[in-house]
Amino acid sequence: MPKSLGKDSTCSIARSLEVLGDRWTLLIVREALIAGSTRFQEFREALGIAPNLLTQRLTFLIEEGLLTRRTYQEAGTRSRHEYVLTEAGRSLNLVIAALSDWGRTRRARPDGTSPAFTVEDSDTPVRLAFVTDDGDQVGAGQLVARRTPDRELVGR
Amino acid sequence: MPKSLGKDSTCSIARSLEVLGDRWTLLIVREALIAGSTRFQEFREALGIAPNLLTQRLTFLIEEGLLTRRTYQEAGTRSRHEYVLTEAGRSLNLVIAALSDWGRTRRARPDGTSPAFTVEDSDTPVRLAFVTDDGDQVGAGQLVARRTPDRELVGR
DNA sequence: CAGTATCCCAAGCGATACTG
DNA sequence: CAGTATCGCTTGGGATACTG
Repeated sequence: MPKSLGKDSTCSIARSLEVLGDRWTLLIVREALIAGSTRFQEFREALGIAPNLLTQRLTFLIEEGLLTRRTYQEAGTRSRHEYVLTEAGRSLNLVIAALSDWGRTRRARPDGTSPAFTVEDSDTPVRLAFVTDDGDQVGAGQLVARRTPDRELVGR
Repeated sequence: MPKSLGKDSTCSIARSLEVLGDRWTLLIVREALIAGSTRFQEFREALGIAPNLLTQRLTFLIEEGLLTRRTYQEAGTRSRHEYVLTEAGRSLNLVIAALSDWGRTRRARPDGTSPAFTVEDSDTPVRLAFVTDDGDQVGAGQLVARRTPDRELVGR
């Protein structure tokens, strides 16, 4: 593991990458978030991931609090597990949206697919943007970023 | 490499991860975007990355069109390289912002630091949000995502 | 300073066989 | 179906020595 990574990093991006920065995790989250998959086999077939790796990644995601495992029982069958995103897991929709936007525009493919986010019940399309507190959108060209202690970012 | 990954994936998220989904790339982009680093040594010291890896990653990022290498010459010194983000590289600020928001809120640390985005020249704070075309912000709770062919997402 | 070249190691992945 | 267990291998990463 890189030295600048690790859970102890003072950088919030590095800490995120510590959890999300391997080749399967975000794809599993994507599958749960966009396709609504909850079952082992659904993940397996959608991703083409080896079963041992899937077990390992699901366990990791549960440990990290992004997924919960629920046991449920359908009448007449034996009990099964389902894997459901927690609030922390669902809140990755910003990351998922950002990644898919980038891939769609910067690595476009004629036959590509991406998640389309809409408002529940109304189908109003929604997209990701930088906004001020007044609700004004800000173009990428006029943005500046500076590293700032998190305690100065309270409530944002 | 996972089978569902690769440049040929029809999933825009998977294609993004193909470029960004290793342990160093996004940290290098972060360093360029937030700290404004451009020199080999700056990246090296800020990240603690081994020089061979840095060379390898920089070369990769140039190949992928996220960075350009410029040669410049200061009076009296020999020529040097600087590594500057392209438009495609800068457009990762959405991804960077999303990752840092997640890490800051879901993996909080008392001594953490994150990029604070502001509007150029005005210092107005800016944050990431889902918005409708009317500019209304949409809370995470009322979002729905569905996988959609990219050609239906033209202009968004 | 700005890299390149080597060497070694460990983690991560893929395939596959197996179990309740 | 829903996993667990094993094995071999490849790749990515760390350390370090070296060069213009």
